[in-house]
Amino acid sequence: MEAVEGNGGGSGLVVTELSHIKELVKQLDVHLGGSPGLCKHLAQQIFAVTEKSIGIIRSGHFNCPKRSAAGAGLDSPPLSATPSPVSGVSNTPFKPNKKRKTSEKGRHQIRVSSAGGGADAPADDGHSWRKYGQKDILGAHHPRAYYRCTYQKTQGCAATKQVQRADEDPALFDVIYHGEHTCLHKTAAAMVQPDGQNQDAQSLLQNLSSSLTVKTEGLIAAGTQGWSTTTPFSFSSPAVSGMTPPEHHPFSAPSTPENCFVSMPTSLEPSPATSGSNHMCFNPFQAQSELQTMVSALVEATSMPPADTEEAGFAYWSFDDSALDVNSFDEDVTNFDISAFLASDV
DNA sequence: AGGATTTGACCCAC
DNA sequence: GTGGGTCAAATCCT
Repeated sequence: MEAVEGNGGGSGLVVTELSHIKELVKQLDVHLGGSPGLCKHLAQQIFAVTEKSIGIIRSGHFNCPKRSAAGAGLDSPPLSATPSPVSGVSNTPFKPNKKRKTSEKGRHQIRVSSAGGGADAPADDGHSWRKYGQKDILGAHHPRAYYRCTYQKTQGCAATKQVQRADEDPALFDVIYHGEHTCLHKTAAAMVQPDGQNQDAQSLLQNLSSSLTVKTEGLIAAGTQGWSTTTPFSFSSPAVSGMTPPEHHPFSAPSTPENCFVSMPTSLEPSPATSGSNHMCFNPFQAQSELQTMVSALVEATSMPPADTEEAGFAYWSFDDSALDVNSFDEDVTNFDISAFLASDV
């Protein structure tokens, strides 16, 4: 999507981003006409939360006072001026200048765990990628791999991504996405869907989920504090969850409704990890993660056999007005673990 | 055999 | 000239 280029526009970018989310959810809501009520309900919830987030930003809460410089982990760039973190180790200011500026737009960077993705690759993100290059990067301990969408030729999908193992923690990968998927390929989750119902919703949700990818480019100036070298921001698309072994994968798919569980930090309220501090701090990364999680849950829900969802009643989600908590009634569940922003320094 | 990956060469922004 | 990104032939895998 059209991320505002440049750094200074951190909040503006988030507003833009969230506005887009809002639009997508609107569409989703329309598409879900004949789908399980839960999906619709969740879509409405996401919509409400998105609006709330935008409201918070606009009301001036969008600024976190300080941050621990530990963020160097994900090459969190200096807050000051320039977007453009690329490779990871530097503490020195990055210039916004990189080769091939053409793809600066629509750039998303996330850190993913290797869990569920094998030792040499991060967890599957739900898209089909074809590796087209690998390069040793100056100053980095690990080479950077270049991927493009498998459907680039057949569908003209221009999405690419770069994957590089984090220097400080080989179990983590920095993934930079360029461009958006325009391909219409079926996700794994969609393919395992028994009756093909909700495929429109699935598609929309995938789009939405993709849109919610944590974007550091341009947000860096405002939100990088959230990153730290130790933040295991584990993420993988639920789109493939149905085919992924559920065990311990951070986003592993709950195979049954009983296993549905999402735990997340709450960006819209004081972080429990920050004792004492009670003032609100909106962390755009965190909010996006939360929204992403919610959408993931929604995608998960739509990929479940209707019978199961009906049986279970699907009362797993509780959305608090003040907190974006999504809870499970089951205590022993697979945990959707997003811990990246727990230590958000408020 | 066809598709995916590897890898050295090339291109291009600085 | 340097280094990141891409190309494309060679190789590997299924």
